[in-house]
Amino acid sequence: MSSIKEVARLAGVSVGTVSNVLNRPELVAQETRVRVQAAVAQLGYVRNGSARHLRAGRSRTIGVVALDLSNPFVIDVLRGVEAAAETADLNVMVVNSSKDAAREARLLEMFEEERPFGVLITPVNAEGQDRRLGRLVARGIPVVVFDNSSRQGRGCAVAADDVLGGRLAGLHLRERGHRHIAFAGGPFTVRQVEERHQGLAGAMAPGDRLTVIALPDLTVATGRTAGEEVAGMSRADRPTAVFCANDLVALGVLQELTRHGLRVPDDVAILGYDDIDFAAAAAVPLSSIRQPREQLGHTAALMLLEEANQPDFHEHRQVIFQPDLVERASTARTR
Amino acid sequence: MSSIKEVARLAGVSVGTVSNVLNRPELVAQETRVRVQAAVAQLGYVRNGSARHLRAGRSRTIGVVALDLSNPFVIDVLRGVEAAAETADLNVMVVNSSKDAAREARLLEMFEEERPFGVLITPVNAEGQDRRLGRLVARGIPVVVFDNSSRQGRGCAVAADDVLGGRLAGLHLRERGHRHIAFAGGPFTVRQVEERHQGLAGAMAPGDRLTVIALPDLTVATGRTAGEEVAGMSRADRPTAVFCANDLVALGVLQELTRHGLRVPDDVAILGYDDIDFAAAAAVPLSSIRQPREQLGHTAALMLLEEANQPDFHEHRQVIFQPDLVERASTARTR
DNA sequence: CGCCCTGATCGAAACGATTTTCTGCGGTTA
DNA sequence: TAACCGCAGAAAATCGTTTCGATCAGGGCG
Repeated sequence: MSSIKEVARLAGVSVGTVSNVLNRPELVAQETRVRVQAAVAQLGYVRNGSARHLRAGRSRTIGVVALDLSNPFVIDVLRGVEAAAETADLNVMVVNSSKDAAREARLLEMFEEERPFGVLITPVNAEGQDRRLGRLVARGIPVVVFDNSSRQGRGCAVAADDVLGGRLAGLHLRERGHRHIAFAGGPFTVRQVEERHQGLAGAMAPGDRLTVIALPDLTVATGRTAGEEVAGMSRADRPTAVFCANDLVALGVLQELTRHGLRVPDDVAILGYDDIDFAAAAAVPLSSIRQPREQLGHTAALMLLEEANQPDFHEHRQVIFQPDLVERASTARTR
Repeated sequence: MSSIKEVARLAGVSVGTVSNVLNRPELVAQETRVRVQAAVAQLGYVRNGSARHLRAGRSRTIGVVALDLSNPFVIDVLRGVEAAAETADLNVMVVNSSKDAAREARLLEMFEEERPFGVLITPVNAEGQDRRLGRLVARGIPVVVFDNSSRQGRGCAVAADDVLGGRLAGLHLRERGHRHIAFAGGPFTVRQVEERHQGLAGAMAPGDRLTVIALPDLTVATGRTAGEEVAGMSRADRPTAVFCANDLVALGVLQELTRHGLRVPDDVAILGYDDIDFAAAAAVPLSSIRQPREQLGHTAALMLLEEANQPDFHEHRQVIFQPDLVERASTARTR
């Protein structure tokens, strides 16, 4: 209701002085300062963000375009972002593209208008980056791509090494004695899926058998179809282990195998990816490849800060994290 | 980079005219309009949101303070909010209080500065509402409380009938023959927990037995402790069904019972609350009390719009949705 | 006693849009 | 021919801050 002008009037000073009390109190004489602070308290004055941002040229909000909020993985990444933002006194505005390119475009347009402090994004498709994101960058808004770096990207990016993750999966399952392994995931145009698959393939030995169960999407529902497919196979054709492109798929597979009376891990072992909390909470706790989720978000935010604070000095870089394996019951040694 | 002034100069008109082209094109002569639009395109001009909002007195963003983003339930509610916002051409800014009152206070202060179009919130504690939220309301910012109405609240609120939900649970379990039922949840200071418990108690008959397993929190982890407690009971003392205050708890219970070799639902039935997607995806698909999640968010957003657009005409009201039961394997008729 | 310096405060000019008021002009109508 | 109307657009006021140069009082110094 009340603006800085009324505070100034009540305290008997100029608006400039009030502003100084708020932003650089050390410049103001003690006596004046307390008088202004009293006026602020009395009027219940609160700064107008829009006016600040207008003057400053950008807001103090980091915009985050998440690919799919219903994947708990993303929530944990956000936690890391929020932590970093908080220490820098920035706000975080989360929006959800829901894997919808048109929606993503609209959201980026919105961010173009809002002039945020910076933008974190997992783009729907790696190519889409260029046009819209390029416009943000041209406006001087720092952009960091997370969890989806096309390796040759020219901007800042944070991701995990998915080939390594796939290899860890393969090595672990082989070590457990599995020689016929299925990979359940898709679409293969998504970098992560392709690379996890590659990693797995690379870890297998001559004579091993690799079955690919291609899925249109990485959800519990498609995971169920994969599980059904496995359950329907003859004993001879059935893989003894299924490596799933993420935990949602793995949960679907687990459910369907259980429903068909197959025991996990005795009949079929299951290995997931992302290590979301629900993986540990499954009836048969899922082994999974863990990515440093919070750290991923935290690092992305820090890189954004760095770029925002030293626009000239800054050099773009790509940070790649190492995943590791979390062993649980779903790939336990049988017998 | 370029402002409305430069567009005006390039098009050879005044800034007011450019603004009219952008906001009320019907006021501008065709010829002028296309000339201005060409200038906009040529310069790649994008409106400055801060300036707009400053003039307008409020932004076009709805602020949402979620209680716990890691509960998938909330994500679905958000989907409903986003849908409503989108049709009204509003943005949604999601922030997460993580059940932390101090954090919530900071976020509300932030919103006080940003002058959002309105605020949707699930408060950490029902009393906390008054102070901070009151200040927002005093500033003319509409506030709708969702999923946590203290019934006697004076503002707008959207919630589901938790007593009814509890009763549905009780009736269903009795109908399945259960005469000794446990309620797992807490803390009982949370309205939802208390009312679900009440509803259950009210549905039971004389001679029935109700065991309360009090939990400090509604998470998978505390659910596991509840499951352990049940598994450790003697056959005679053990309830034949557990009604959990939400699905996260139910998943924890399911996991622990399974681990101890108890069969669900044959030895112990489990009934959850919220019907999150992971409930259906559990190895033993969970029966659950379903709330209309998206609709809940959608309605809350619509009420916000109504209040924002007709501040004088508006009358606060509380909308209560009816939950229903979703039957799955975890409470299936045994034998 | 005049001068300069310093610290505290003021006043005004941005920031970029929207909105309201005003102007000029061509065409109608009496 | 005079009075009037309506339209397109210009010009100016406004939103609430921040910031920067100007001002001013008082103190130390030569």
